[in-house]
Amino acid sequence: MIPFEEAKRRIEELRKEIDRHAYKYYVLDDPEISDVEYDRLMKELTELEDQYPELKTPDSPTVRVGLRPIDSFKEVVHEHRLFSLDNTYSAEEVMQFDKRIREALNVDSVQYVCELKIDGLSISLKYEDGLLLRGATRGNGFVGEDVTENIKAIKSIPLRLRKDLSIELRGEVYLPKDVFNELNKVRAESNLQLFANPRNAAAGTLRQLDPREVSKRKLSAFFYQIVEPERFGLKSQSEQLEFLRTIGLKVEPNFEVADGTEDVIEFWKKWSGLKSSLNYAVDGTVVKVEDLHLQQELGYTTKAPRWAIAFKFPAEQATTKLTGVTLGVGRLGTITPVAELEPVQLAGTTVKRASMHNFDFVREKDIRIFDTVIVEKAGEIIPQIVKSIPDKRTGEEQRIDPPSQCPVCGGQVGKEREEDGALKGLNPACPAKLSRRGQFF
DNA sequence: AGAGATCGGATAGGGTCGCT
DNA sequence: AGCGACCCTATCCGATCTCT
Repeated sequence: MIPFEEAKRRIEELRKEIDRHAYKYYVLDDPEISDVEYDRLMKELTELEDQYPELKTPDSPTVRVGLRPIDSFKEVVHEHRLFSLDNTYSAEEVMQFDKRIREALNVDSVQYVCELKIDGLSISLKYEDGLLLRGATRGNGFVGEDVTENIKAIKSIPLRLRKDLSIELRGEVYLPKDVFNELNKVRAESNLQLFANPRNAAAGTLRQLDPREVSKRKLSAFFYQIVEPERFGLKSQSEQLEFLRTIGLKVEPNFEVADGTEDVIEFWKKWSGLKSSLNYAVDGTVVKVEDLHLQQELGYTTKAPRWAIAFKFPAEQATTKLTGVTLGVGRLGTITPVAELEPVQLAGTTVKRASMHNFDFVREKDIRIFDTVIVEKAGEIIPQIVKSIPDKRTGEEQRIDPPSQCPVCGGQVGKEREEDGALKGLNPACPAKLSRRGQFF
C-alpha cells in the first residue's frame, strides 16, 4: 500500500489527466490516447480511492454513476424559464421572421447564427464554482424534474467545468444513432420491445430511476445557451457557443454565422441534404439573432423568444387508408372528428389515428371514409392528414357528416356562433364532462 | 373601429417508464 | 397487462393586446 501523501498526489494527477482526456475525447472529438489507456487511468484512480476513501471528492470522475436507484424524481422550479421556439417550415416564413425583426429593431439587415436543431429533449444544468450541482428536465418550462443523478451518468457532461464558474446552461440530451441501433440489436436478441426512435428512447432513458441503467444507454448532450451570458462578457451567440466549448461542454460543431435570410436559407437547404450523414437526429435548423444586445432588445413572448425561430426540415409523409371516424367530445362539449387509419410507419412511429380538428377541416379537404389519404407528422410528433387522393376512389367512399346529436348524451348540437369552426354539444348536463369519448360509424 | 398579433387553455397524437 | 405520468409539440379558439 502506497503512503497517504503519495496517494494524494497521484490521485490529483490522475484526475487532471482523466479530465483532460475526457475533454479531448468528448468535446473536441480529438482523442490523444486509446480507450484502453483511458480505462487503465480510471482503474488506477478507483483503486487508490478505495485504499483511501477519505480522498474521494464529489467531482472525481469515478463518482459519475450512483450506486443505487433513486426513489423518485423531485420537482425543480426553474429559476429562469425554459422557453420553446416558434416553428417555420418555409423560406417565406423565415423572411417574415426577418422582416419582423428588422422592423422591431429599425435596421436594414440583421446577422443570424444558424445551428442544427437536435431532436432530443432539453435540459437545464446548474454549476456552482465549477461543480455540477443540478440537472433538470424542461417539463412545462416552469417546473421540471430533478435528474441530476442521470445527468451525471452522461459521460460527455463534465462534473467540473474547466473554469470555476457559477453558471446555468441549456442543452439537448440525445441518443446517438449508432448507440440506438446497437441498443435495439441487443433488445431484439433478448426479445425485448424495440425502441421506436432515438428521441423517445432518450426521453425514456433520462427518466429511468437507476443511473446505472442510464450509464449503459450512452446518452450524449450538446449545449447552446448560457443563462445571463452578459455576466461572462459575451457579446454574440457564436461567441457564446465558443465559450461553452472552452469551459468544457460539447457544442454541435456545424453552426454558421449568416448575413441575412439568403445565407439562412442556404444553410437550411444544405443540411436538409446532409442531415442523414450525422450520428444524431436533427429535425431542422435554429436561427438566432447573433448580437446578444439585440436579442435582449427583442425579448420574449410568453411562449418563445422573439429573436429565434426553428426552421424545420420537411415532414416525412406516408399514404394510408382512412377506415373510420371517431368522435371525441371534450370537456367543453367540443366535438372533434378523429380519423381512424390503417396503421402506417411514419418517421419512426406507427400512426393509427389523426385529429381532423373540426368538420370545416373535413369539408375543405374533402376527406371521406375509405379514402386514401396522405399523412405527415407535424414537428415529427403530431400526425395529421395533408389531403385525400380522390383519384384512388372506388365509389364505396362515404361522406363524413357532422352528427345531428351529441354522440355521448344524444343531446342537441350546434355552433355557438355561425363563424365558429367548432361544433359543440349544447346539453349542459352531458356526461362528456366526466367520460369523454363516444363511438360513431 | 378594425385588423392583426399574441395570450393561455384545451385537446390532440405516439412512445417510454414506473407502478400495481 | 393496464394505467397514469411525462416527454415533445401542433392546432384551434376565445380573450386581450397593439398598431394603423
